[in-house]
Formats: sequence, structure tokens, C-alpha cells
Amino acid sequence: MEPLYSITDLAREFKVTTRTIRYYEDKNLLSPKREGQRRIYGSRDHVRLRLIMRGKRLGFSIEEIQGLINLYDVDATESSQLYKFLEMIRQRQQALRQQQIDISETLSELDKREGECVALLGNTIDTGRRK
Amino acid sequence: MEPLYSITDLAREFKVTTRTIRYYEDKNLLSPKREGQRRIYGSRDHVRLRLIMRGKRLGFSIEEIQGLINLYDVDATESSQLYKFLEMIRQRQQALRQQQIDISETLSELDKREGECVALLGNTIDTGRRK
DNA sequence: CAAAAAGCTAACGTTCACGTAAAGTAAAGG
DNA sequence: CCTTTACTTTACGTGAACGTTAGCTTTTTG
Repeated sequence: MEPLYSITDLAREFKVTTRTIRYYEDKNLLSPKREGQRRIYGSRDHVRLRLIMRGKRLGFSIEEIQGLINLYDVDATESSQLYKFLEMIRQRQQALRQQQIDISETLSELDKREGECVALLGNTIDTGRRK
Repeated sequence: MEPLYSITDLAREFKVTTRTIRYYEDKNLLSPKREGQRRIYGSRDHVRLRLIMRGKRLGFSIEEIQGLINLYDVDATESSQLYKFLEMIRQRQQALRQQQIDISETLSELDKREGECVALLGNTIDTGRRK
């Protein structure tokens, strides 16, 4: 049996406000059932909210996240749309690969700066890093 | 001798408007020389603009990018600030590592979807991927 | 040399992603 | 039974990141 969530359940779990969750519904990213007037969220919404948060951490707009989620959702049966669909996937992949490059560049620069700092401060401080 | 750029030079190269470049100056991310009233950008500005664009691709706000650039810039001589500085570096690293995880998750999901698509379309289409 | 092109400041406009306040309903607890 | 507590809709407010328009100077080009 499916787990059910109230709006505050989700808000707590994902550390956002209820306003934010309703906003995503407004943008058609979530579509909870209703029990009277109240929103009831199922596991599908739970998954989607996780995808939304991940998208936000990657700096995507709601619209882009919308697109990404649809990539998972569409049961691509129509071959005419399938090609466009594939195009979109590849565009997304391309952007993500660029992000990977950007991150590793930035990280290696930060590592360098970190090394300098640690050297200046002496080795008294734990790096917080497991080797 | 240092290469020099006009505002439109930079705008063209980085595919942004001149307005955007002036906006970054307003936010103290760039500080071009002046020749009369005109802005003259040097290699320092050029580098900074590259860092800005990279930050934007990673979804950072101007303020965060500001912080990141300062991490490269600060000649951390004051040991009191050095620790705080190190803290900031580590926070940034943490966020970037999370982004790496998010990206690889997303990419592997997209790869899966891509595989499904390609299978449905037959192998007639080049993947655009060098092996 | 006149006109188009490039640059400038100043200021108002716009979109996104929510925050916040108002005003009402519904369920749960002391 | 009354009052918190949770939830609802509606609507105006807000900060970030520019877009756009206006009005003016400077430079380049046919």
C-alpha cells in the first residue's frame, strides 16, 4: 500500500515551505489527490519532489526541471516525437557534461587554495576528509 | 603586452549583452579601466568574466560567484580570517561534490532513457558520441 | 561632412521563484 | 465547547538578474 503524505510532511522532509510545494503544483510539477479540500500526496509526488530538489541543486529553472521530469515520464510510443525526445535527452546530457567539467575545474582550483590555507595554518586542523 | 577589449568585444566572445557586462561591474565583479568615458577591459577582467560564466553554468548566484572569485583573489595574510576563509572553501567543495553526485545520477538516468529511445528507433541513428 | 555605429548614464520594466499577509474552513486536543 | 493547529484560496510584495527605452556624446565610415 502506498505511503501518503500531507503537505507539511513533505515540507518537513524536503526542508521547503508549504507555499513552495503549492507553487510547484501550480506549475504542474505535482498533482496530489484531494480529500475534501486537503492535498494528499502519494509516492509519485514524493519521487517528483526529489527530482525537483535535485534539479534545483543543479541550478535548473522550474521549466527545465519540468522538461527533465517529462523525460522520465513520457511513454514514448509515437515515433515521430521520439526523435525530438532523443534530441532533448542529448541536449540535457551535453549541458550536464559541461557542468561536470566546470565542477572538476572549480574543485581542483579550490583544492589548490585549500592546500595553501592548510599550509599557512599548520597541520593542526583536521581536514574533515576521509582518506 | 596585455590584450585589451572593448565592451562589445567581451559581449561577443561570451555571448552576453553589454548591459549584462555593465551589470557585473555594478556588482563589483569587473573593474575596467577608463579611456575618457569608455570602458577598457584587460586580461584580468577577461579571466573574471570566464569565471562568472562558469559560475552561472553551475547555477550560482552573482553573490556566490562573487564569493568564489574572492576565494581566488584574497591574498590571505591575516591568519584570523584564514580560518573562515578555509571554512568557505570547504563549504563550496561540499556543495560541488553534491552537484557531482546529482549530475552522475541524472546522467545515468538519461543514459537509460537514451538507450530505450535508440532501441525503439533502430540503430540507424548516430549517437554523436566518440567512443 | 553627414550619418550611422558604438558607447555612456539614468531609470523604469519584466520574469522567476517564491514570501507574506488576510480571511476563511476543518479537525483535534484540553 | 472553545481554541489551537493544520490547511485552504486569493492576492499583493520582493530580490535577483537582467531587458528596454530615452537622451546624450563620441567615433568611425561611406
